[in-house]
Amino acid sequence: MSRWEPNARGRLEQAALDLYRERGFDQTTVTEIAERAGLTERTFFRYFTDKREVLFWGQERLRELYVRTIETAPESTAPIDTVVLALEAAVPVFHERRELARQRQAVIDANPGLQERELLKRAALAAAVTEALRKRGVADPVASLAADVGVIAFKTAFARWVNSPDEPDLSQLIREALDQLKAITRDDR
Amino acid sequence: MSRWEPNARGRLEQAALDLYRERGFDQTTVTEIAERAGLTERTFFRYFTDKREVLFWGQERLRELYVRTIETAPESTAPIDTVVLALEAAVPVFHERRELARQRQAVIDANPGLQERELLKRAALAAAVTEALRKRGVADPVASLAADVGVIAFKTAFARWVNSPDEPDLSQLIREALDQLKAITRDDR
DNA sequence: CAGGTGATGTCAGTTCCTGTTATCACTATA
DNA sequence: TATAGTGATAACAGGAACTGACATCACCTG
Repeated sequence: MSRWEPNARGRLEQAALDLYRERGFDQTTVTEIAERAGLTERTFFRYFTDKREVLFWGQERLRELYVRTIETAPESTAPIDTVVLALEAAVPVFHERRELARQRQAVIDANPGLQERELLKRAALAAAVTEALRKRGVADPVASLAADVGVIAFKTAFARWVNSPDEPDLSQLIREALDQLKAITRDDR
Repeated sequence: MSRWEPNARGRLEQAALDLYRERGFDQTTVTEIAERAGLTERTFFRYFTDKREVLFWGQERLRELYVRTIETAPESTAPIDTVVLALEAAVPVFHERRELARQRQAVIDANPGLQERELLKRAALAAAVTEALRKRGVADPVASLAADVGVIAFKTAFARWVNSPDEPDLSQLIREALDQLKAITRDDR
């Protein structure tokens, strides 16, 4: 038998999510999270830089997927379509864990501090996408604008997807959001 | 002579900005800020909810200006153009204090925690704009998408404006960013 | 089997932030 | 003009988030 139970990080993540849901983020202490995971406060801070980060650790995986998808997209693809390709490549990640996504989002929506962190993570993803586009030779203002537009489309689609009673296709919603966005920016008054 | 020096809030703002610039945000303690302003740590927290907020207090003014401008815009104006009207109405606010904006932005750019707060404030502005559009009868996904597009255009323009050696017109830059954004979302591959 | 390694625990300390109560100049009113 | 507010501030105590330093101890490696 090993000295330590395996998967300390996972246990901490689970304990944190559970507690945040049970009594709210502010009313949960890091010591409590660690205790429930059978660990120490100090150990929590070895795995996560702060109390919020525990809900956002998965974003790293997403970033890699986005960047890889953009790198391998056909050369001729337009910037905005490259971004959409990346967003769609990540859709299964969400479909696989819809319930988890729902719970997590409910916690975030209930706390401004967590919303801040979510926005920062989103911005980091946009920056990674921008950088990946630049490497494909997309010029500078275009690259970041395309990334930002993609983020908006995803955000809009995700907000609808995560709380619908039925289970719509996230890709579909992304495309719809993008179409509406295109309609808005068109000069037809 | 009055018991207290006037403009406690302003003194705290100034002291905070100075110290954040001198030694960085993390290396500055709230007690130090208060001392420099001739006040107490406790008093700092009466004026500002937290250590970051001191840099963002002005946003409230901006929000009001945006909302008012949208409320008084001609009925026939398209959503995206209504948003641009609001953004342009606020341009003088920035032109008036370019140096302050520059210093403030440099501090924010050097600290992730401050970037989080900036993103949250930006999201709050977008939400206010969305709400103002809804009150004009703009349907739901369109209102928030138009607000978000406006925010992106402004962000892009501001980033260029705040650090250019010459003094370009912010309105001009906003329109340019929006034009590029329109080009990106157009279906011409 | 000695010594290194890595995950964890222990402990002490700083800073952010909050609640509570006390001052005290100024103001309104009797 | 005495008195009772009122509002901005100070003083103090305390909780919780985080950090640094060092100890422990199962496991691995030669």
